[in-house]
Amino acid sequence: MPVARPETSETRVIAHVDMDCFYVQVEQRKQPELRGLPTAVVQYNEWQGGGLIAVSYEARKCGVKRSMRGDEAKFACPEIQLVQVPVARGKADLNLYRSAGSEVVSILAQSGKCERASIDEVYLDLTDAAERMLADAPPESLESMDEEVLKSHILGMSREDGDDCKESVRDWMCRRDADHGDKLLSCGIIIVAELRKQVLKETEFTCSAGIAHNKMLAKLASGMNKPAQQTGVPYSAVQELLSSLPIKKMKQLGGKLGTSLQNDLGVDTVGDLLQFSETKLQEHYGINTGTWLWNIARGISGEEVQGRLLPKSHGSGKTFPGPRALKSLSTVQHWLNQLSEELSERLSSDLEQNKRIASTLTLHASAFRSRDSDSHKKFPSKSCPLRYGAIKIQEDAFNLFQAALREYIGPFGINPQGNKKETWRITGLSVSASKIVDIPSGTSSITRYFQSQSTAPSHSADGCVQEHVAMTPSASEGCSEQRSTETEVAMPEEDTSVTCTLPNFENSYKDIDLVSEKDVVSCPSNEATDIPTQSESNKGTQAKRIGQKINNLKEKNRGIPSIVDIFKNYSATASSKQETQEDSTVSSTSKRVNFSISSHNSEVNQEVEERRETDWGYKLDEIDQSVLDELPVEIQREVRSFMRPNKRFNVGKSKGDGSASSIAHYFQPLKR
DNA sequence: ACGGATTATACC
DNA sequence: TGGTATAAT
Repeated sequence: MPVARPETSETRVIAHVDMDCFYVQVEQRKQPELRGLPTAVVQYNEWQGGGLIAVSYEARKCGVKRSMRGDEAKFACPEIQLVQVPVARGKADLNLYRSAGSEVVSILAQSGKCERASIDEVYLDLTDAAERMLADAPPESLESMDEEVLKSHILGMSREDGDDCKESVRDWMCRRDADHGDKLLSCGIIIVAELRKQVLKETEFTCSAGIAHNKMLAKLASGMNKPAQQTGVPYSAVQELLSSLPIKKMKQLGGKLGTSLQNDLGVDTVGDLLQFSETKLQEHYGINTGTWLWNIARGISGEEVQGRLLPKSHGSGKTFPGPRALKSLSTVQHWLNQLSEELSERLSSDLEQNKRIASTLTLHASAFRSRDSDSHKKFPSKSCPLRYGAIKIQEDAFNLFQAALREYIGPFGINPQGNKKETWRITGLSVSASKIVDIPSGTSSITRYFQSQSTAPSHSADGCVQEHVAMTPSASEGCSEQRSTETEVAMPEEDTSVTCTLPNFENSYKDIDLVSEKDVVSCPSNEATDIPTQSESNKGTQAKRIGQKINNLKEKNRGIPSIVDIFKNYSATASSKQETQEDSTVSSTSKRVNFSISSHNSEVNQEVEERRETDWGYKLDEIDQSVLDELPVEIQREVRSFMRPNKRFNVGKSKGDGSASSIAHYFQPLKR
């Protein structure tokens, strides 16, 4: 799984910044009276007091652990404060933590290349900033050194304990005979201390950090002294550090691969890996993983910090464990509607805040079958082009689910006699949006277009009339066909149309019978958590509609792409990516840390831009005319205006292969 | 089939 | 490509 990356010749300074029990801190900022108290954040769950997803350090002292239940936590630490994760649409809502994470990123991103590694972690490439500091104001030239810097831990440094450790830190950092790597590292340590102070000041969050020469070591170090501390890793300390490090502690080795190393090769520490030749490791784990292992044993990892501040996908999911497993199509639909709504909302935010659009919708589910023999078959994932608008996402998600369900159940359908109960149970559902690309910021009409697609649900709920749009001809047909039945069922709220349409992706409508009538129309009463989504009258109508041949969703989903597809063909990168790096999610109100950091800001960003240009490789001239014709005229003109000159773009003197090189140029204002 | 919701990435 | 598997938090 891991892939080998040769270490770059140049010495880098990489930091990994990790927020301390992040969700707890977010809640404590909201309720300051919780500060200093043993606190944990629990996920909404009646069962056993909920599951802990974050635990404060005070609570950890009492022996409270993540992956305890709320009840256990109270037992271990009676005075613990349990805060519930917000709930929206019947599921955990993490938006509060997402935006808190963005606050942090926007501060950390100022110092150099920054990668959002998770909601509460970032990697920074501080090489340039450190290099600049070393040239302009090296540590030994500083008259005073910040307290936060002096509190740093530096691996391999004599005995850090007692009070003179601050002195030794200063000495180490200012020592004249240090090699270039150590000097750069010292600068990194100073920069990170400053950044962490700034994060604390502007967000009230503490974090821990590791500073090293690559991501792997930085990550390792950030976890070594928590909370609210930082750790530096000089080259000279690497061997000793790794020699005794349990193999499973290493990133990527916490799972099966690590287990295999232990069991099959008798490797217990990273140091143990050194005994094996590169070819030996390759024999066992393949060329890529083999070399990767050989490298990490030596502290070598050339993995670059991706200049990415925003997530590459959005997902919304929920599990339905044990007895809560969903057994009817209508409850599945209910939950898919909830999940789709949340996803749609987040896509809208992403569009307006970041000017990005997603182009693929994917449905994942997990299931089991009790009655049948092979009760453990994987429920397949399905995806289709993503159409903006909550209703559309709901429809598409449900259709994807049904397609997957048929596959899951098997080509033999189930119960030809219709006597057996359905055997499937859904234990998890999730919808996600991926292939997210930037749209040019100058084209406001496009933004407006998508916003109109995603808002005003009641307005667009009356199905077919929905705007001019990216609807394919075949889809429109299907729509009008539905229309007659649809209007009579029209319910005020959600779930009007899609409920019982069983689009047949395979064009064989025998498949429709796969699901018994009972399952479609009713919510069994023994399913406590099942929420009735339809009225009685609705159910009757549904039943009648079962077996009807309805629209052909296969065409709808697979046929001519929606407007989003236009953008998958354009190089996402260049100009708009640059923006992402700079103003991304949050207002960049924060000031720069110091001159040496900010002075290199633009250069760093430029690097990012150049590198990213090759990330995506879409070709603009592959857009089908028929796709354009589907669009509102306003948009057609706009899109064509920046397509036309592009027919011959591959002649510039830009570097690289130039295939997608300066497409950005064509996305400039171009007013007419 | 209880650690849940999310994200990323490599592989085929 | 889409779908699967693995891993991390």
